[in-house]
Amino acid sequence: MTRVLVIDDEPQILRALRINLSVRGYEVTTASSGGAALRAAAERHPEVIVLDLGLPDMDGIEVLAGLRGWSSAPVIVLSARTDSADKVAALDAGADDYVTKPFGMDEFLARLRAAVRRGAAAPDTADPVVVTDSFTVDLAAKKVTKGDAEVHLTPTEWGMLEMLVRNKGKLVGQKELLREVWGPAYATETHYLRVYLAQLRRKLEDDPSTPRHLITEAGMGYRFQE
Amino acid sequence: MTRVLVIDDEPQILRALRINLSVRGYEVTTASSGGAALRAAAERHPEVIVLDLGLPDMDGIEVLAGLRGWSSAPVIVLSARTDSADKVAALDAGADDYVTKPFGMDEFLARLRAAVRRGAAAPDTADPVVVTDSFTVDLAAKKVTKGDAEVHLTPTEWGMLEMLVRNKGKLVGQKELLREVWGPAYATETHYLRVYLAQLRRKLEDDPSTPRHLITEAGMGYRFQE
DNA sequence: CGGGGGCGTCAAGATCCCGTAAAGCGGCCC
DNA sequence: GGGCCGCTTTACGGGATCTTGACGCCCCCG
Repeated sequence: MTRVLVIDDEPQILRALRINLSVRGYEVTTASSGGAALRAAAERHPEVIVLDLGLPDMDGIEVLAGLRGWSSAPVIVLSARTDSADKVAALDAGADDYVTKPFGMDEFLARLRAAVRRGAAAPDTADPVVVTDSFTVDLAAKKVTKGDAEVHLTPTEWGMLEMLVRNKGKLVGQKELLREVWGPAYATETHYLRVYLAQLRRKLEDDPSTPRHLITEAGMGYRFQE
Repeated sequence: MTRVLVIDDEPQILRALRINLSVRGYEVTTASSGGAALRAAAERHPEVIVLDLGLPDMDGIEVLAGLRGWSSAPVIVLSARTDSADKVAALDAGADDYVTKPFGMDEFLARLRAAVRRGAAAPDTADPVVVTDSFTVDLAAKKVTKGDAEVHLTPTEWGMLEMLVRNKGKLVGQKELLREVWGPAYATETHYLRVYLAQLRRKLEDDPSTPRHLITEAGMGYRFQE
């Protein structure tokens, strides 16, 4: 669910955008003044921002500058002004796109999608890798390394490890694990857990008999610790 | 010095852009056909691409798709068409901006700066040519070489190889592969994978029976390793 | 002190998955 | 119309993986 922050002071535009975006599965927050916009952006961390330049309390360019101080979320500027000077000013102040009113909803939505797509690609450079002192888990590549050798895991082993690592630090109940990895029908086959946990420890822990990262909490479940 | 690739078939526009961009310190490469454009993009690694949709040899959208296969450089589309449908199509095909002709040079340059700025945040690490010790894959030219001889691949073989190489190092699930290459309806025909993987290995691996680059992870999927 | 529940370990059989070869089939080009 | 090419389908041996049962340990509790 993509979070969008819409900043505009005209109620009818706000309403039209809110409806159109909500229908398409966006999570919409709105603000009708510059100050409220900056507060909302700080609170909600929207993935994309739609900014109307004609605000009552402050210049749109100032809002943009305020956002760019700490956020790199893509900003699409809306404006009634078609002056090329205005466009240049907004784009150079950090806007990612500039749409003049009145605008077609189809085109606007396409530009929004483009902005979101690009925004999503940017901070993606770092793989979600989890490191411990005895092994490394790459959740995106589904790869596990110990020392510098790659460790081969079976689908079930990986399923358990993934579930535990995604909830690192937290306790994962036995039933949740079984439901996630084997399916709802196996919620009582706690024996499987013991077999596969042992297997994972043998493959990953330095000393499998005294596990330091794949911890069992007797009677409750298991926990992954970095 | 920012590298820009300008793709257009109208000499006067090409000339105008070349002059304007050069004066402002950009390093300009030009191409006047889709094929030349893809080659130039693969060679020069431009940081931003300006693409006119009206090309003589292929549809602009196809050029865009060809670029997006391996490059994440921002693309600004130029077009004489103002139809919202055209804009939507281009933006959804991976364009970052859409400027209709005739356009103001100031605005265009501002949009270019915005695109470059954003592109700089997401460094383009993707190399269209992937090399292993037994074969070479050129994602831009859709060509595979082994030793110094070109290897002929069927469309299906190429589809699989491309998908795997694009996700190099990562594990690609069987369903994802089938969906991408054969379509959503074939998500369970896992047998195809075995047949075609064997074929690819026979054509590419030095010792097809002990593959070193096209690895299978039993029960999960396949992985390409350099 | 004895019993029981929960846990870890091991190993063997059943099951599923993979690699390989080869044949059938349809489309395309000459 | 014939031949070639690529896609689909079948069959089967071998290997990887999952399941299952047996056993011993530890800790808590009666």
